[in-house]
Parts: sequence; structure tokens; C-alpha cells
Amino acid sequence: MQRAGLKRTAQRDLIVDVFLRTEDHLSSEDLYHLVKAQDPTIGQTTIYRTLKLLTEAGLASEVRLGDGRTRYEPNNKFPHHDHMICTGCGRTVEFFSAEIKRLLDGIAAEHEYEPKQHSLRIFGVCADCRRERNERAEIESSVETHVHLDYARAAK
Amino acid sequence: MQRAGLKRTAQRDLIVDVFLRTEDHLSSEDLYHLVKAQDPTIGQTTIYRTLKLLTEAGLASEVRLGDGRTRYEPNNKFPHHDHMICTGCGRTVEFFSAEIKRLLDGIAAEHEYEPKQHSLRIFGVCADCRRERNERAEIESSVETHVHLDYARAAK
DNA sequence: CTCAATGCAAAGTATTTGCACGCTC
DNA sequence: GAGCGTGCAAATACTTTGCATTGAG
Repeated sequence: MQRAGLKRTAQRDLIVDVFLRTEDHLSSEDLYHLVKAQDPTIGQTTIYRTLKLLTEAGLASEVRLGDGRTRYEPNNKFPHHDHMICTGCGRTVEFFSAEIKRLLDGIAAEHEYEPKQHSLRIFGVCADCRRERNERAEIESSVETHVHLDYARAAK
Repeated sequence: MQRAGLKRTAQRDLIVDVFLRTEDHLSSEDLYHLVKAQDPTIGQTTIYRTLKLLTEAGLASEVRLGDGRTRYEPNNKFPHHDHMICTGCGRTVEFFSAEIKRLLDGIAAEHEYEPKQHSLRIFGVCADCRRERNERAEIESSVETHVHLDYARAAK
């Protein structure tokens, strides 16, 4: 599986095993905690190094969702997809559009670039967060109204 | 120009002036050096803070080109565009596709997201770097050939 | 037995924050 | 004059690196 001059160790087995099972976009730290639950002696560094190796080997992909950290997803599930990220709750939707891919390849060809990879993220507000936002706006505006009523004269 | 409770200072004037003139994607540090050339007393922190303000005010956009740092571009030139980045030399091509935008909006609508922004980057190898890479490959293969010829027997 | 892998601590990098002072408004 | 803006140093957050030890091949 990862034979390319690489050694197989108990740590790597465990990390890869845990990692490939996940559906989420794990940060190195997330994975560290998950793995540590099964082997408390594991070190952060090993996780970082293993994720890097997996990425280089094409088994994992780096994903940046907007918080500072690098997240990873296993490549064994879907071949490629992009992400739509809710800026309210962080929820992500994965999507793939062959049509977009085609357009991107066209753009690359136009400028004589050999496309290797792309990163496409849509940032927006999901339905739930929109609803929540509207509710909050209602509450706030009613509060403001009260304030105006109570202190309008005092303010002047 | 930046009246929204913000004060106008000599530092901000200078930073904004230098920044809006540039065509490049400047990192905070890049801009720091450029500004420092004209006012050696300026501090890094002020650059960070001003770029953040400009971004919040919609006058600048953050761009991540793949090296660790956050880069910025003025918004006064082109309304919106995406980037294609050469992984060899870092050269970038800016492009915009209304068709892609349309597709993205469709995807967002499909999942009931209200799209706010997107980030689209194509990573690839530009024509120059491809040429250079090929030339290097030729040299290396000829070197290898020599080695084989000279040491083939010794190696066995 | 050799050299890659590990874990710890320390170092790096990029950015942010606390704070005293100075300058706009 | 009040409070935002500035510059410095220190703090933070994430990731990488140096090094001695362990373990796989």
C-alpha cells in the first residue's frame, strides 16, 4: 500500500486506518486526538509527517476551509470535488461539476498552462444560518425600538 | 475615501497610496518594505492593520497563492477575477469567466446557500517552466547515461 | 546491523495583541 | 481633550526541524 521506500510501522497503520475511515475534513490536530485515544503514546509530529506523506502519495488531499489550519480528506472516496462553505456555521457541501472542469481546462490551454490541480471554494450562508440570522435581526430590531422609545428624549 | 469612523493619518495615506499603485499581489511584508522605503519609521503592524481595514472596506482582496502568506490586491482595477498559478515560477494569470460564475451560482442555489464570494485557483505549469523542465530532464538523462556507461560494471 | 521513523522540545513563520505614547478630529 | 492610531515587544497559532532513541527490514 505505501511501499515506496517507506516503512510500515504500528503508528502509521493506526493513523492511516483512522484517517481513511473518516468522512470529515480533519485537521492534523483532530486526527491527533482521534489516534491518541487508541494509542496515547503517539506524537503530534508523527501525524503531521504521516499526513504529508499521504498527500505526497496521492492518498490524501489538503483542504483549506477558511480557518487557519490545513485539513485533509482521504482520496479513496470520491475522485475529486470542490467545497461550498457556510461562513456562519462552517458546514460544507461537496460538489463536482464536469462543466466547470471543462471550462478550467479551456482557460489553462488558452494560456498554455498545463493544469495540475485546482482549488475552488464557494463561501456563502446556508439556509439554516440565514434563518437564524433573520430571527436574530428581528429580536435586535425590537430591542432597538424599545431603546428608542425609552431613551429617545434623553439622548437628545 | 475611508470615512467610516476611521481617521486619516499620514501612515494610512502613504500605505494606501503605495498599495493602490501596485499591479502585483503584495504580501504584508512586501508592502512593508515598499512603504518603509518612503517612511522608515513605519511599523509592520500598521501595514497588517491597514490591509485588514482595506479588505473590510472592500477596497482590497486577500489572495492566497500557495506560499504561506496572505497577499492582497487592490479592488479598484478589476471587479473580480480568479487566478491561475504556475507551481514552477509562481507567475500568475488572472482570468474571469461569467460562465463559471453562473454555474457556481446555480450550485449554491441548488443547496440553498446564499453565495457571498468564491475562491478559484488553478495550479499548473506555465509554458516557460515546462520548457525548462524538459531541458533539465534532457541534461539529467544524458548524465545518467554517462554514469551507466562508466560505472555499470562496477555497480554490479 | 543500518537507516528510516518516532517523540520530545525547540525553532520557525505569519499574524495578532497589549500597552504606552502621539496625533486626529 | 477624548479616543483612535501607531510602534514596539510579546504573545499566539500552526507547522517544521534537530536530535537522541527505537524499531523495521
